Amino acid sequence: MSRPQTTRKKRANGVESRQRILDATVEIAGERGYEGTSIAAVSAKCGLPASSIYWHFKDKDDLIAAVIERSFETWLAAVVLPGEETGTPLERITVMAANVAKSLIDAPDFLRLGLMLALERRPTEPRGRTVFLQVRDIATQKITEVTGTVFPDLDEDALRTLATYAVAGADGLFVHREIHGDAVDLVAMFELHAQLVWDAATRMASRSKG
Amino acid sequence: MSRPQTTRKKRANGVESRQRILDATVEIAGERGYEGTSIAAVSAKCGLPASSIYWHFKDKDDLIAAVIERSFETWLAAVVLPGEETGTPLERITVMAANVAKSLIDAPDFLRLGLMLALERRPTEPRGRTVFLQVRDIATQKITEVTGTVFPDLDEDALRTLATYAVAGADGLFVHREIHGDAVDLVAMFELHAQLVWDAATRMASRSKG
DNA sequence: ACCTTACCGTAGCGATCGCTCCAACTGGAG
DNA sequence: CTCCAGTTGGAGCGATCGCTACGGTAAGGT
Repeated sequence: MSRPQTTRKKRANGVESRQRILDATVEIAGERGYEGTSIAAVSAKCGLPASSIYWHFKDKDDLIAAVIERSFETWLAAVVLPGEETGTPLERITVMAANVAKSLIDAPDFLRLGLMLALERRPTEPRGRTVFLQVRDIATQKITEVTGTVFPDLDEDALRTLATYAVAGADGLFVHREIHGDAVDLVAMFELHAQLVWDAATRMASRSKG
Repeated sequence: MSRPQTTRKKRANGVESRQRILDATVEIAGERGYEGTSIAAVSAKCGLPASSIYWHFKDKDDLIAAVIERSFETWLAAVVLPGEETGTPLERITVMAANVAKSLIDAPDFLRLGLMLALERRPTEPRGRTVFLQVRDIATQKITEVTGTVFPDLDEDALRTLATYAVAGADGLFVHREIHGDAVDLVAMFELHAQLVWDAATRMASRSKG
């Protein structure tokens, strides 16, 4: 029964070290931004030498991109998409918005780091920024499609406007909470946001139908 | 008639140099963030040596704070607040939103740099961040008051929620334009935003009145 | 036993960082 | 003219930057 199952786990703590490095990086990058994230600081925080960081990651840009990717996966896992819906479409959308709000409270790193990178416009774009914008565009597209099934009378243009507005509002509310901290009831604000986007959609639909 | 009025103006190009330094800094800070804004880069862009920068500004933190302050004044000047209103309150609010959108297109530096600083959470907060958050809170308070005059039935809590939502939406839409560039019709999005906030306010008012 | 693979530790490279020192220069006041 | 305040120029400080070279160690495969 001596399985080689333990083979790669006991072998060396490479996997754990990688996580430690990413943990330290996400913390420092969240405090100081892209340029402010120095390898020395990451090294000090995770207890591993710089050479170990460069063994696990090609360079600083690769490290930041890896942080973005991992924090995206963490956030994705935190979003509980409601299954087998009951209730009106508005209720479902509101529940969905509340879930997104909760996930952003539990796993804020992805959006925080992403927005920090997105606002910068350096000549040579960091890979992390590219990853963030791609993921974001996919999410917006998804929202567009879902909205299209709920409001089949809306044309592509209106759907895109609504999705853009929905995402932008989420960003702004998230920023507000990042600034003002736990005092902000993000879930309530997201529910209000869902309600308003719903209103806009219904108004647009009734107008386009005539 | 040899007025001493010209005394300090002609004297030396200190004032112009200060502007040159600020111009260069706002450009670099917008590209690379707080840490990424190196004195050497600013020096190279404005053509003045580092010592001149340190003659005009105490240190790097002071320089960034000055940039925030000046870009705020520039933005304030770009916001054309409509005088002597005609039309319904909704029309007035919509025009105001459109004006804010235009001002953000013409003078985006304040909000862009401010948001970049706001998202960072370094142990010792940069002065520029403090300035930004103060100005922002004042603006939110102003919106709260104005909304209170238009909707006297709303309580303080509802007013604050509305103002917060209004500002957050503006932030999010601005970020969206920063990411996607001129293709985004910011004015149209702001007009939609004004409409939706208005809807929310009227609904809240009618509910609170009974 | 030996080689390979995976990973950590030390030392340090050249470049750049924020910032300072100090010698010019310049124009107005005396 | 001299003198001084305002402003620029250049040289360079110690610290830190991103990153690399290289040797050591420990476990797995054979």
